[in-house]
Amino acid sequence: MIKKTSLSDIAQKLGVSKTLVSLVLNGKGKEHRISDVVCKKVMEVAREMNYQPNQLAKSLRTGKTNTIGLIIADIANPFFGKLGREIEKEAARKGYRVMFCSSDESAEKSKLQIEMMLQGHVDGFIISPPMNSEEQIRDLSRSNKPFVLIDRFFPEIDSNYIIVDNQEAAYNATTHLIARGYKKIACITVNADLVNMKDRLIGYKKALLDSGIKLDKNLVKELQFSHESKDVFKAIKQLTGKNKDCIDAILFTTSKVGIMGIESLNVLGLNIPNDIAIVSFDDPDAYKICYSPVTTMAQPLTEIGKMAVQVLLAEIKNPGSSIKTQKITLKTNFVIRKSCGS
Amino acid sequence: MIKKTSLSDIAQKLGVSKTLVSLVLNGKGKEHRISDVVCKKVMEVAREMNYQPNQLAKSLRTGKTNTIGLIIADIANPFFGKLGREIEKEAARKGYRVMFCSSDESAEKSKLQIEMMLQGHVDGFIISPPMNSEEQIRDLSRSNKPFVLIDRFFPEIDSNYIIVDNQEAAYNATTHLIARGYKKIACITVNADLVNMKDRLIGYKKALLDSGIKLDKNLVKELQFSHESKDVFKAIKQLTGKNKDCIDAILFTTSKVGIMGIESLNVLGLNIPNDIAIVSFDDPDAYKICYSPVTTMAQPLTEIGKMAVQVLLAEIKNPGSSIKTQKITLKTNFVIRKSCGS
DNA sequence: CTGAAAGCGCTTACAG
DNA sequence: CTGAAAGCGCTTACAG
Repeated sequence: MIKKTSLSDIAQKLGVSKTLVSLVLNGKGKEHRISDVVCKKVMEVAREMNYQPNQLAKSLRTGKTNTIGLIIADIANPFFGKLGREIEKEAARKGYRVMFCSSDESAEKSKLQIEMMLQGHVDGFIISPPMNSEEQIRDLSRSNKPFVLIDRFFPEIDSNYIIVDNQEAAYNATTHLIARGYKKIACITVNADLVNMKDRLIGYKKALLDSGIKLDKNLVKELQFSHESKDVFKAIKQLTGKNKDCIDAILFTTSKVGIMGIESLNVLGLNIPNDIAIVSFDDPDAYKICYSPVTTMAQPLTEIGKMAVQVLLAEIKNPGSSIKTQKITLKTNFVIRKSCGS
Repeated sequence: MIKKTSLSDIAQKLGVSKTLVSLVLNGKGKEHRISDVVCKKVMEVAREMNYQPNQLAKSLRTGKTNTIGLIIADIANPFFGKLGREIEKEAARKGYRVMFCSSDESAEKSKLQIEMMLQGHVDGFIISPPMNSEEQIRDLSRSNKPFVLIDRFFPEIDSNYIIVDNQEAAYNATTHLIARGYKKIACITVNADLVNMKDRLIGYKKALLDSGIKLDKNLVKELQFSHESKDVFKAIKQLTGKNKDCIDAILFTTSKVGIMGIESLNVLGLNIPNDIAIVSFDDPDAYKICYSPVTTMAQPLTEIGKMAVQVLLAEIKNPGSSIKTQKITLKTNFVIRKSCGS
């Protein structure tokens, strides 16, 4: 049981004040013209006694925690897992740690999580806000904690955000299908009230329109946010139910839905792309080793993570400055594989 | 810019002491026989002023942070992502938050991460220790912070741990292949010095032995811990290189290697299970939607996560008691799909 | 060049 | 039934 050593332990041992020790250990020795001899002694003893500053005390005093609060839907979802990892990496590079919370796309949970982290734990937030969380985000703007939204945002709220051009991505994905001769293209989506999903739907519809294909509303399936495998299965069954030629392609707007979709198609004995072509968003491992590797709109996770941290830290480090909020839209990366035929 | 209200703000407003307010807000009003009228008033004003206690100050004073430090290899790896999620869930249920760190299987990183979190941030640790981290784990035992190891442990260190019966699992997986007529069974593994991986290799060898199949050392490929796709590809190429009949099955000891392996087999044009049967550990989404869904030893992630948190909290809440360390070994769940033929 | 003191926001003996 | 005071471990004006 090692006894934690504190500043005063060192001060006492050397017969100097805590002030001096603190100054030296924080590299302010020179600045305060403390003699080199004393500095050396202090640092030596600190090492000997294995001194580790208590960050809690430090944070309480300085008001800085060097911690970023991250709220995402689910860290077990590879999309958020990878994104979280990129954020963790960039944060570590800048000397920050991150506290993860999974909201399960629940506004109640994210509200509690924000409130919890607001109790002194973090210097700022990176949030992927769930549906119906406008109010809490607005409340957050009124606190003094900076934040940046990722993956989605609220058009009516003036805040930092890093997103992807969802409309364009969905447009390109759909156009790709059309160019390959598919005409009866279904779309299975989820969380349809979130902007990012709205935009994906708009892109899909626009592509159909621009190609002179009439939108068939029956081909658009909006799942509840608490979607499960069986919901996706049901949707696909409905889409393909009547006869094999009902639809010839599907656009999945998330990889979670896409993976469930592929499982369902397997169960129904439908071959990709012979019976049904598919195109999706995100790029989980599963898409690479699928029997028909999936053509998809991969998001630039590294860049999103990096920029989110950078934008956040810029604001944390420069709190007074009323810099304009940063609204950043990145391009997706269209990865063409074999699920739309060749 | 909402000004944070503190205990003294409330005390001042009511003309009482901070002591009283603190007592009431912590539910100790009754206990200290504070009049109901006063209690009500305090709670009312606290709500009005939107009082949120500063956890940092609280932690500094009480020595409790209600935070668990979690160190895993990589939160972006679905295995750890799911495990992390289960830990987060169980912790939340018990009123604890978790601070994630990805060590990338690097002992230097995990050492820094432990030291960092030891600076007042956490009440205890859940750690998946990388190779060569015995020393830091030993150091940790000497601190007053409880911890539990997951996924791996060090036989020479007496500590809490939750693992899985790796030897048995690998034995069963290999035996399953043998029972289906496969004879030239390769094994591709990684981090071979970690106990869990050692055990998997032992199980593999034991199964061969028990079935009277002579171990061919050339069929065992041990990858470096910083394994990448190309290493797996190289290993498989070597294994299958000379002629098609070199090997007829592969045991992958992790899903990360397994997924890379399937990709490699795809590139090499080898069909699962016709050319080569495979069996693996863990159960990522990818295994379900592979053209030949993968037979695998799934780990009980929910249980591992739950028990890790429970064991840890038991020790956190009962620090004096020198309870015996908990060494828990769970069974894996053998999921039979189609990658070993039918 | 160095130290005494105040204070971050809490909790908790102790006293009455 | 309630309050003054000490203290958790730091940092930072202020004074000399």
